[in-house]
Amino acid sequence: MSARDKAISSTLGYALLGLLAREERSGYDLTQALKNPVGYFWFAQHSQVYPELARLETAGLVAHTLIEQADRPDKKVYRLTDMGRAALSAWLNADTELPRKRDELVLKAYSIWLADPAAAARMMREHAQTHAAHLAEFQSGLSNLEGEAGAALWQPDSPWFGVHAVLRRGIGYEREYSEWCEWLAQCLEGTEKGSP
Amino acid sequence: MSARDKAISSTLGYALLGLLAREERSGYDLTQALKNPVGYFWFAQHSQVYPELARLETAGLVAHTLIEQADRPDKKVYRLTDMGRAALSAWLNADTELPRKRDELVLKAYSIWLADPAAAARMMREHAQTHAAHLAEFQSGLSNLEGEAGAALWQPDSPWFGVHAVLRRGIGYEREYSEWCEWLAQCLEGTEKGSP
DNA sequence: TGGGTATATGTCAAGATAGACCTATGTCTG
DNA sequence: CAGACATAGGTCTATCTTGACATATACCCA
Repeated sequence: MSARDKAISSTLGYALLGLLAREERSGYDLTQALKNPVGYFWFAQHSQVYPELARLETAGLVAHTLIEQADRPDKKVYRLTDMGRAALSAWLNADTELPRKRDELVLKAYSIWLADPAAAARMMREHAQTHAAHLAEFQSGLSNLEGEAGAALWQPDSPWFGVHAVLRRGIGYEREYSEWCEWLAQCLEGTEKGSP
Repeated sequence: MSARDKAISSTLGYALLGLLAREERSGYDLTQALKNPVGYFWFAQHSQVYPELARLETAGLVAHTLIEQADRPDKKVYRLTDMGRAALSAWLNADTELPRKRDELVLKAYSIWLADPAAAARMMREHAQTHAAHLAEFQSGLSNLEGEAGAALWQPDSPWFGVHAVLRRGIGYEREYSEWCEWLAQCLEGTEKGSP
C-alpha cells in the first residue's frame, strides 16, 4: 500500500493499451476505434485520448513515431512498449470492480407512472427499435468476423477472440434491452403480456 | 434555444425528484434509496445528494421541513413542489439519450487473449456468480413486490409499476451478464459451447 | 471503556468527462 | 465557388463524480 500501485493510468489508459496491443495507431485512429461497434464498451472523446496518450508516453508505456504525410496532416503513430504490455497484463489479473450503471431511460421507467401511457409507449418502442438496430449491427459484425477470422474466433489466445467476446456481450445486451423496451411498451398499451 | 431549457438540474436531480414523487424523504433516506436494489439504475454518494438537494430547493422544485429528533440527529425532510412535479413530467416527455456504456470487465475481455486462460476463466466465473447473486436478489425483490402490490404491479399509473419495470430490467440485465461470463469461462477452459 | 454501526448533514480536493473551441489540409458535392 | 466532411492534432472550461475529511448522537457488543 505504501507505493503508488496504480502508478499511471486510468481505465481509459488500459483501453488504449488494449487497442495498441493489436496494432499501432494514431490518436485519431484510437478515437475512431473507441466508437462503433467494437468500442461500444468504452467511449472517450479525442479531447481525452490525446492527453491520456501523453501521460502513457511519459510513463513509458507507449512510444510514438512521427509520420509525415503529403496528402494529409502529419500524424503520430503510437506503439506499445514492453512496459506497456506488462502493465496491461497486470491490469488483466487485477480485481475488477462492478460497473456503476447509470441509465436515464431506466430512471424514467421508475417514474413512468406519472407520464402519459400512450406517449410513454411510443418512446419505449422507439428505444426498442434503436436497440434492435444495434443488435443487428453487432450480429452482422460477428458474421463478418467469422469470415475474417474463422476458427481463430474460438481460440482464447487469438486477438479475434477478444473481439468475439465483446461482440457477444453486445448482442446479449442489446437483445435484452430491446425486449425490455418492447415489454414495457406493451404494458403501457394495456395489452398485457406474459408473467414476470 | 434562446433560453436555458435545462434550467436547473442534472439527471441526478430527476432521480431525486422521482423518489420524492413517491414519498417525502431526507437526504440520508434518498442516498439509501439510491442503493440496492431499486436504485441500481442510478447511483450517487451522499456528497452529491446534499448539494443537489440544495440546488433543487433554490430552483423551487423541492422544499424541506426540519424535523427535530430526540434520539437521533435532526433531519430535513424534503417534498416535491408543484414546480418539481412539472419539471419531472417535462423530463419524462423529453428525448432520452443513449447511455454511454463503460464496463471494465468487457474491456478486459477485449484483451483477454493476452491473459492466462485458467486465471481468466476463474475471474469470469467469479463475476458470473456475482451477477447470479444480483439476479436472485432482484427476483426475490419482484416476488416480495407481488405480495405487497398485487395487481397494481401491472397498472401503468401505479408507482408500483415503476418499481416493477426497473426490477424487470435488472433481472434481464443480470441474467444476460451472468450467462455471458459463464460462456466466456467455458470458452477459456476449452470446453466449447454452442455456436454464436 | 473502546470500537463498530446506524443515523444525519455537510465540505473539499482531485480526477474524469463532455462539449466547445481552435488550427490545418485535402477531397467531394452541390 | 462554397460548404461539408474526413483526417490530424490539440486546448480549455465547466461540470460530474469519487473518496476523503469533518462533526455529532445513540446504540450495541466485547
